[in-house]
Amino acid sequence: MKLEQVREKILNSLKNQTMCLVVGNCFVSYTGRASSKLPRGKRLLMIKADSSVSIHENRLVRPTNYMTSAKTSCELTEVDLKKGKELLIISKNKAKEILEIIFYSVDDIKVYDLPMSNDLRLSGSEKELNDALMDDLEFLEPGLKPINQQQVFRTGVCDIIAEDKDGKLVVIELKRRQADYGAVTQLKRYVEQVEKLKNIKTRGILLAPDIRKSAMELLKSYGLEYYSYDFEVGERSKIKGIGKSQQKITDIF
Amino acid sequence: MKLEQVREKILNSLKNQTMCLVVGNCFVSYTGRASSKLPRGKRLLMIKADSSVSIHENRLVRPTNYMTSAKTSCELTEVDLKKGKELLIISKNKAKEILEIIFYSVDDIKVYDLPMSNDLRLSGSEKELNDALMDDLEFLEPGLKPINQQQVFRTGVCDIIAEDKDGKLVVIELKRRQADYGAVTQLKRYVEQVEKLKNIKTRGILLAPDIRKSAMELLKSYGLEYYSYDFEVGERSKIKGIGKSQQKITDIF
DNA sequence: GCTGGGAGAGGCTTA
DNA sequence: TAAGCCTTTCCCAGC
Repeated sequence: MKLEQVREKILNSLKNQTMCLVVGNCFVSYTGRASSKLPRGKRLLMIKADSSVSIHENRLVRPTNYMTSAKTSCELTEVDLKKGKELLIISKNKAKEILEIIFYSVDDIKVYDLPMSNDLRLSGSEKELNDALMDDLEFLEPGLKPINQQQVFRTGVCDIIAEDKDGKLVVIELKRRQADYGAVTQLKRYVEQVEKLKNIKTRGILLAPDIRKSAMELLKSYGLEYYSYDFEVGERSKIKGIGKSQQKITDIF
Repeated sequence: MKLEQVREKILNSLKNQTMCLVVGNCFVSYTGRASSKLPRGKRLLMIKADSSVSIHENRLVRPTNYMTSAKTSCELTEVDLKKGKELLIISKNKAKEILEIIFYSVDDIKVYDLPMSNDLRLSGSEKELNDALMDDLEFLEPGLKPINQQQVFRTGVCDIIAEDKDGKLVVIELKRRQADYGAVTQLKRYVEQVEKLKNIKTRGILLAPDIRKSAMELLKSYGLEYYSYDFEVGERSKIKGIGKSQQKITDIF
């Protein structure tokens, strides 16, 4: 396939905001946060309507090379024939990252008119579980009353602040998957933040489906608490059961 | 395009380990770690030789839906015509995640014979910088002698352990980008690990191009140290300059 | 623009 | 298999 033709099609695709797929023998070079070279080989280039670029090999979900558009909007600054027999494509972004693709030959180029939609409806996110929990904190521990959700601290956003039956403040950090060191230290930070702010001893509860063993040890050493819980994914996610510490109680209801 | 034809091509592509691209009107449903629905719409389906699956909309580098093959190898368990006018594709993996794709119509299907290669050569990774630093620790601080690299602890892998001019143990954690809370708590863990093991007071140095302000405060509160450094990405990444604390010294050489 | 943090994180390495 | 962690993480929300 003629590279000049390919060039025209890419430029047109950019103008029309269609998705453009190019398969061919290429070399890719990236410089930015790191630098990389992808030696000559047959790959798939994908250019989307937002000018994001991906180069895919025939394995793994993630592209080997790419230029994202979300944070530092990127732009194709060059689509040009060099020496009459190389198609040079350059993408740059505001962070001064540069992606260079050289096509030596192109097997196929396809342009598809796909909408720039963004219509995935996901459920089972942490926010959703958070809301479900907020609706019924008693479920977690009798006498627990919600005070605040998504309280913004200087050091992050605290999931839930509550008050227990003895009037003690309780900071709750919810995780939708196995809790790791990060979850524990995060909770620790928030508890300290609250204690400093209110100048009063505060409890910290980590709520997660599971916790890594060493994270559990760290948590204990910090004097924090852990509850496990089960949840069901579906239209609206539901918290099913809560168990103290390592004991997991399923289907309390 | 006839769905029966599409079905045949997909099955053939799977057998031949070629990359298969399908563009058409589809509905996608996912259940696993979370659950999601992607309403009817025109999208690109990509099936790779390792059976990984991605559904791409016309924006962003990341696919809206996918099934990864790396950790929990996935498999296309079904590619079938339903009611004669729907093409149902189901992918499952060992983690019991399920991705269902229903095509109502297909605009185009393409099969490309790409190698399953994995030949990206990346430089500027943390490991590389680590090696560069290990080669000349004096660079960081006069009298600093390397003892161990990638020392494995129960709680993680410590980048570098060294001994300073006073014979004191020094744990070094290197980051290739702005250090955050995680970096600080990580270093803290390793220092504590060493102190416990050797029963001797140990220094901890965080080395990063930059550090977030609150991470810096946390670091100080832990009595740890921070050095900034610059590096150059290229064929072989090079550490260019080191500055104590917030002061950044560039191009010492 | 910076910061913090979630994500169906992905994917790799070592125990 | 599980844990730990690096990633050009990507991407978004809040300030």
